[in-house]
Amino acid sequence: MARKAKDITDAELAIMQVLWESEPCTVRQLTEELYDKSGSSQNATVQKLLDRLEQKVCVERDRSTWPHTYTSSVDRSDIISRQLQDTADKLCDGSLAPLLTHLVKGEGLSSKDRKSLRGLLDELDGKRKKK
Amino acid sequence: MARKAKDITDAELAIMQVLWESEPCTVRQLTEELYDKSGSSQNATVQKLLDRLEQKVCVERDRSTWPHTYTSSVDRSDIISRQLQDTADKLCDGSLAPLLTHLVKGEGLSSKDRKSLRGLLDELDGKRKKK
DNA sequence: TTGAACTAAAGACGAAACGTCTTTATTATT
DNA sequence: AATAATAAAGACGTTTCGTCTTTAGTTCAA
Repeated sequence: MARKAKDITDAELAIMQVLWESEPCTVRQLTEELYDKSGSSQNATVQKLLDRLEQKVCVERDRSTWPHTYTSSVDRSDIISRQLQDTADKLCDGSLAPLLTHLVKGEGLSSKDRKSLRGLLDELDGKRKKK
Repeated sequence: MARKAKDITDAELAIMQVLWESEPCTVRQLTEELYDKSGSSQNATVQKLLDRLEQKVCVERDRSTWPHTYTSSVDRSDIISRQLQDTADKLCDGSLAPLLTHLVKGEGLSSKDRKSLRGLLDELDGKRKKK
């Protein structure tokens, strides 16, 4: 059985989280945020993670600045989508609908949640009419 | 950063899929289903995967039969839950609601889907009144 | 214009994950 | 008792992932 083409790892995600909050960032800034101090080894670690994120087209690097600065090229929502699709592929023949009903049936849904969900559905249904 | 405590792997999931369709199964039956023929090495592979699944409490093994037979002790829905919760933990502060709105906003929702979703919500809302 | 300080680039490393396969012991069958 | 099938245990090779060293390149102040 083939090995999985791993998506985004935990350490990589930690970097993305920082970027999503404050872009752009230098390696140093990221290091100081993630570890509490920046030695050269931690810097190298962050750099390596950024390299891999760049290959995965999750961050973009601006080589025109010194030091180089990094910005995210996918947002949290994109990663959520990927993750959900991945789950759907593995467990629901690629269809997202089962995930939805699963979430709705699950207990953790307050009446307020249900209300706002209805609102969303109304919006979708209403789109045709509204314009 | 600590390594992830990997949940369920692809090869392991393949075994679960077979079990979910026809339980209980012997090692041999699983092997013949997953590889097209069962040599002793493939049997051993399946056995090992079953061992690990047993440790993860995903399958149960009946040692009173010969050969031993295996049944799933979690169903597909449980795995979906785990997976969704995992995604929520990583990307939504552990809350499932964002995943829901994400799915609803996503394009892949037919009007029929919306309708059945509404039905589900009605059921949930109606629970109090009905009894 | 050196030299000190910082950053970039490349790669090595160890631990762990995963799927696989061998080997040895155990059980059932004829 | 002998043979065939299964169980049990563990080794192995590859890959992943976070980490760290080492070397080269850049900036800026003296």
